[in-house]
Amino acid sequence: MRLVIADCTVDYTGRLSAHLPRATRLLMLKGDGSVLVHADSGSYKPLNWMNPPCTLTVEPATGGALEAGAVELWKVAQAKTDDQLLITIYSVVADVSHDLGVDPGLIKDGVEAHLQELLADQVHRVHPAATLVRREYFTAIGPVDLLLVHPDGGHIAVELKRRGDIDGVEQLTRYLELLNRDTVLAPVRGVFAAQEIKPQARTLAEDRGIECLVLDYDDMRGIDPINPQLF
Amino acid sequence: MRLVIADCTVDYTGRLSAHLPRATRLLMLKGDGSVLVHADSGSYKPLNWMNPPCTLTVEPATGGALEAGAVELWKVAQAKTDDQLLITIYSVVADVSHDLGVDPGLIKDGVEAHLQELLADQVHRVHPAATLVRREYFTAIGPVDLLLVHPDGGHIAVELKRRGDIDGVEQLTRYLELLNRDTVLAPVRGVFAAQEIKPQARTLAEDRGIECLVLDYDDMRGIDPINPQLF
DNA sequence: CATTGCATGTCGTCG
DNA sequence: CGACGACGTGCAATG
Repeated sequence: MRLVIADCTVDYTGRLSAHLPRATRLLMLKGDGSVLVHADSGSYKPLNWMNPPCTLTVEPATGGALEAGAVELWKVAQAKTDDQLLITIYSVVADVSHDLGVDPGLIKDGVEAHLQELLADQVHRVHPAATLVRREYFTAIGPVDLLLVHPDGGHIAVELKRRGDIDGVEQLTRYLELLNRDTVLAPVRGVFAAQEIKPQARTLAEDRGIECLVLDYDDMRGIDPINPQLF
Repeated sequence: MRLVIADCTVDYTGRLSAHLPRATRLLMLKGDGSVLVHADSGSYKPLNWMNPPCTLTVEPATGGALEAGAVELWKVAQAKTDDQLLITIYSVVADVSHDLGVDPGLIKDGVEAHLQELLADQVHRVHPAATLVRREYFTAIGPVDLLLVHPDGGHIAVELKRRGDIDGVEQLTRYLELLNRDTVLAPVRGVFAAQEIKPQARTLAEDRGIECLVLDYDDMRGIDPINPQLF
């Protein structure tokens, strides 16, 4: 990895056009060819960047840039698209390289998958007498998070979100439309379950006869998933 | 901005739990307190990070980490939430600081806003004899990108996207449902316009009687928006 | 301050 | 390789 602190301007052309006026910034050049332009504030997204695969070529400054005091022009070109990043270097404050080796990678734990796992073990939260058919019940238009048998006949399709937004309701609606054409499964009721359900999403869901279920993550973790009947 | 290259492990707890095994990485500490952990590959997203506002406290290593050779423990805590980033430092390869000053900021050009502007000047692409009512026509559930008068009576609602996805069709469908309840506007036809329309989105749109319109950005820029009739 | 919709979204997964 | 859904989504505009 090469880290360059330089006084520069940056121009991106590709899916949009963007320009960065002259200022001192960090240019991060990764081993896979990608380039990141970072300022001293803002969150993890760089001001400008180029994703791999891409190639960097360095040329001496010419024309107006040269007259304005530029020394080099860095061209970063995307290998697949015609996206381009042009970095005009006026002065280099620092330029260091380090060999970092290959990163062993990130280990993640406990997102929607965990919530789904918990709810699959606690389907009584959806309906006291419901039973699980399976998680990730696959349909032609995507997997339904949970499919349950309704004690009164038919089934229940559960769409699970961390944040219950309007998009999730649309998604569940499409699933229900499809599932209800299946005479073996029909009638299929919908349950929209999330840690938090936005008012607009709730309104839309209830308007379509979809039940909303707010889940308390801490509460769900607290209950013994092996012996829920003890509580 | 402070740049540290260090042999370290990283643990994040917050909306999820994540762990990075021991390896050499770049730790970027920005002036606003945010911290980014980067490897030598992957795109602009760091392996781990903490958004501002947050605070960094440094402690000497203790316990098992100390026995394993660690020297310092960096605690990065979010000011608002209880998200936390723990960085265990085993050895520091490099540690440099630079004053970058405040960045003048990014100038963007040519996103959906520009496309909307162009199409507003070239409504004949939607229908040869349509006329513009207004851009960003506001409704109770959000703004319609373009509202046009249809020469045969009624109106046309245009939903504009760079990439035409299924979500955009759902959005337009909701608008149409609402607009068609307005007797002054009805009947309101829908046009789904994008630089690229995904097959599934096209199928769904046409199934609902919504016309699809693929836009050529270069072509639209090429036409003189003041005198379109000359071409 | 909450909500909404865009993003050069990025990233995984599965067909 | 394309399509689709999740993301510690982030982020700005807006009521």
